Amino acid sequence: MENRRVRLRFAPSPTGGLHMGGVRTALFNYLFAKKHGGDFILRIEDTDQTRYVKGAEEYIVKSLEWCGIKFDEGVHVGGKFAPYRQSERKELGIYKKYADQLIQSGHAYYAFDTSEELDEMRKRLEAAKIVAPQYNALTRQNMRNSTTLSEDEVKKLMDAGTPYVVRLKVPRNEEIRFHDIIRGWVVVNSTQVDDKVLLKSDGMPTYHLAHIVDDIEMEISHAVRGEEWLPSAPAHILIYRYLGKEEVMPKLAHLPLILRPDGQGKLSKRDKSGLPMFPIDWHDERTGESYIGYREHGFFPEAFINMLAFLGWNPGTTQEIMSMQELIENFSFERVNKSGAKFDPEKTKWFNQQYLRKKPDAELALVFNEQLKEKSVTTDLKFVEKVCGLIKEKATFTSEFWSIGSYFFVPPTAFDQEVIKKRLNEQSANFLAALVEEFKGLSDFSAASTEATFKATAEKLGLGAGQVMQLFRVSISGVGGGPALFEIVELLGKDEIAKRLQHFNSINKI
RNA sequence: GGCCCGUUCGUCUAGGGGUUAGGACGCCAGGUUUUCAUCCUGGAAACAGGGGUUCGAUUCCCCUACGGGCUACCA
Repeated sequence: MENRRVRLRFAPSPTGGLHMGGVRTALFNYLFAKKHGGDFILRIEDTDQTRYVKGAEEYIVKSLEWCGIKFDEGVHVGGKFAPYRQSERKELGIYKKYADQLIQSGHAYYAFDTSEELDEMRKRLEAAKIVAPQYNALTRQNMRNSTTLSEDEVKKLMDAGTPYVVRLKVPRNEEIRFHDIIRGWVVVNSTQVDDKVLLKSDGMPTYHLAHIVDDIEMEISHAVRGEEWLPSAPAHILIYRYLGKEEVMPKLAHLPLILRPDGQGKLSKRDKSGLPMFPIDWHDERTGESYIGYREHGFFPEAFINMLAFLGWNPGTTQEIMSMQELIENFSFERVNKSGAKFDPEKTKWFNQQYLRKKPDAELALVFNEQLKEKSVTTDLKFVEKVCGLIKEKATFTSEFWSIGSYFFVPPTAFDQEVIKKRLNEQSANFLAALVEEFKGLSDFSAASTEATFKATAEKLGLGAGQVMQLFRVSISGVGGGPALFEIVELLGKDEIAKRLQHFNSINKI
């Protein structure tokens, strides 16, 4: 069994939008699978039809696609173990087959208790101050199930069509040991494990049975999931054992959780930090709620993934910016932390900034151009590219481009009053008027040439360049800060600069 | 409540029986820049507490505290 093919699956439930915690689980699965040249599978665990949310499955597929996480097999790409949707697999009867096997071997039983009876049992136990009320080796003796009822009674109930579930018969006081790749050996006494429902009364398997059956059938080698599954892992070990499949049981790895920035529990769907919790826009048809995604917020998928990878994992070096390929090459569960990691919005922004700076201007121009189209600005893509080259150092997101550099495309309508108040006087007004004339005579309107002319003109009027530099900036851009001034001048060109200067001078007469 | 998992700067983390406990984000200061940003330099900032074990524990063990998870015919 040691040398079998590495096959990992990501198995979400379509009960809502896939949030970033789920994306990270998918990512770690993917990284490990690819690192070892194995397969990565997308399986949809839709065994709870009451919580099914329309559009969730499509959302999961689209989200992971945006993230650059690719599947070798799955609900959307097919594969030799199809179908990959549990509701469809149920029709094949495979879950019932395994459940029957457990009943036959005496490791599972039928239970006929109604939800009222179960409630009553819990209340009784709570009243008696008995630990956590659970259906187990002790309490099952007082319930209506095939361990307490006679064979005839069971048959009669079944024939009458009485609803029933199949429960795992967990032994009392037995030590269950299992190895977790991230946490090492975990030991739990079976007394702490309840008789989990395997098959629900509607015939659907629960997660506990379904994922095990499918992992066996799909020859999964490693089951990597969130820490919230750790408490039920002992029950899963028992199921594999009773099925006689311990040999092919996937190696387990329980990932630490991503915690809220304020440290109060698991990440929720909304967060005060202002950063999205979902990879791409998510609209829940059932609740009518909408959530913005990282994509729409202006994040690059590479940055989002890079950030996520470093939440609970590190390569052991000081390198923090890594491509998907580098993440794959460096990934290992040994370097995954045991403790939960608080999501850090600031660092997340920093990752995007790093990627933004590395992006070729031509690529950014394509993104920016889309924004410009929405503003009804049509312009030359080459020009947009040059603008991107100037403003990208000042941005964290491409979504900020317009607010940072709109003046490259439309003349400013408002001017920084503080600068005007401080710098506009008779002298500087005269200077700007003179500058208009000096610029008119220039044949070379390059940054170097205009800067030289600017300085010479200032000197002629007995002014230091620094005294009028910012006023000039405001006159052509409206704002007091920005990229290198004469780069802007060169890019806007002689005519545009003249127009803007004249306009500014006309409305700011001294 | 019970069970399970965890605990290094505010945050993400490296390290590991003897270290000036390292890096990154953020923050602060200085420099560069006409300006904001970038960039460069520097700074403040951590081994939860108590017991052991040991010549020596932040590192190993135990307890406590704190944090998180689970405790459904949900996943």
